[in-house]
Amino acid sequence: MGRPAQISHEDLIAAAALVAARLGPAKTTIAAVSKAAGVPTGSIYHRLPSRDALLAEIWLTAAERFQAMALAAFATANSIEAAAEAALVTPRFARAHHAQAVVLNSHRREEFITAGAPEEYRARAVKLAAELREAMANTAARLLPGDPRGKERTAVALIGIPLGAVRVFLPQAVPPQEIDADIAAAVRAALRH
Amino acid sequence: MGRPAQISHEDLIAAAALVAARLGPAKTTIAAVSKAAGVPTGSIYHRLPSRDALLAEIWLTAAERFQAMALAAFATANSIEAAAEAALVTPRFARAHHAQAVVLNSHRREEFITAGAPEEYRARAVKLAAELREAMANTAARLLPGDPRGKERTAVALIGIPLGAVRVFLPQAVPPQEIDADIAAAVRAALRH
DNA sequence: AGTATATTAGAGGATATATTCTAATTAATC
DNA sequence: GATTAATTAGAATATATCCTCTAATATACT
Repeated sequence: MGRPAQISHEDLIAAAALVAARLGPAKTTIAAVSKAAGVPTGSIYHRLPSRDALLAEIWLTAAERFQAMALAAFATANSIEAAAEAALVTPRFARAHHAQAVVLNSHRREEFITAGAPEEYRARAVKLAAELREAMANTAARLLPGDPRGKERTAVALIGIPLGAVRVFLPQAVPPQEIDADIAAAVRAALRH
Repeated sequence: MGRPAQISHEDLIAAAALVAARLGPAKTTIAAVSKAAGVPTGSIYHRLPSRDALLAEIWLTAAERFQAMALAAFATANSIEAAAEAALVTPRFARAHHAQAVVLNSHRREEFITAGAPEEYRARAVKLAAELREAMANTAARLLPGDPRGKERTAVALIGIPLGAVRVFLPQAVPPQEIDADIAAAVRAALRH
């Protein structure tokens, strides 16, 4: 019933993510997104209440996708060797979802989840952060039991190191396959030394 | 001669960097900087031609400072062990110059060096990039001679890994001393494995 | 003291962009 | 085929903020 939309919600957000990856959140204007997606500005407001909501949706869509992969990988990290393998979700995600990786990696969360974003969106961001914190605590307890710096070291190893490694290549290029071995070696060393 | 300025150029840029670190480049408005620095908007335009120039100056001041430290450190990296020590400039800079580290670490260069920035500023950015590229090539030739992936691995080890490690703590906190050992171990492994 | 000059001071115009609003379109349902 | 509902379509308005402009002010030099 009713006229069919000429673009799906997912495709609209994907187009917006591409704009955000290319131009950054500041230049991700309604006009720019509407042009990139090939829909009039009014159609965007038909689906989303505001620009702040659009920016939040871009970031949350990317973050939820990445976090689903990351938490699944971390759950399997029962040894330092397995953790080194799990850390490779980050370069793999960057290769599979370049624009979303740039959104997550090259900008601060606060530039997408702004003070003006509707509460619903802010709540999703809070939930994501809490889930990640919990997963990191569990992983740290398994990998480095008894180490008072366990959480900190696990975060540096499983998140910081792979993030920094892919950032050398983003946003212009895609991280080459070969760095995976470098990342794995670095993660092992950071957890084991 | 003439009325004395109530804030130096350096202090103005430092105040602006603090705003940028806190709110991001998009919300680093002339009004916000003028309020933070305690000077009227007209005074800012008396010194800088435009907002684009101000944003560029914020980034360039931070980048030039960091790069001076980094290139000096990399020049001493004649062994993998020395390189692991050199990589610690990144956490040290983050501790000594928190706001500038956040500017460099948590945002893309393009959000500060915009298309509208005066040519003079763009030229400084180009020069910085060229100097860094050259220093990395030299360092790679010393550390990993004959390795076809030498430049890539050196960049990941000396830039990517420490950058990612400090990013776990920025912008809210300062990276703790203790992660230096984790970074050094990771850098050694990335270069040596 | 008087003059020249650099800077402060902040109100006002110009511009960019978010948002709203009315009408036109298109498909499913009766 | 008429009706209804969802969406397109884009012009018009509101708002934010950059930048300009005129006047006032404070120091150094003569």
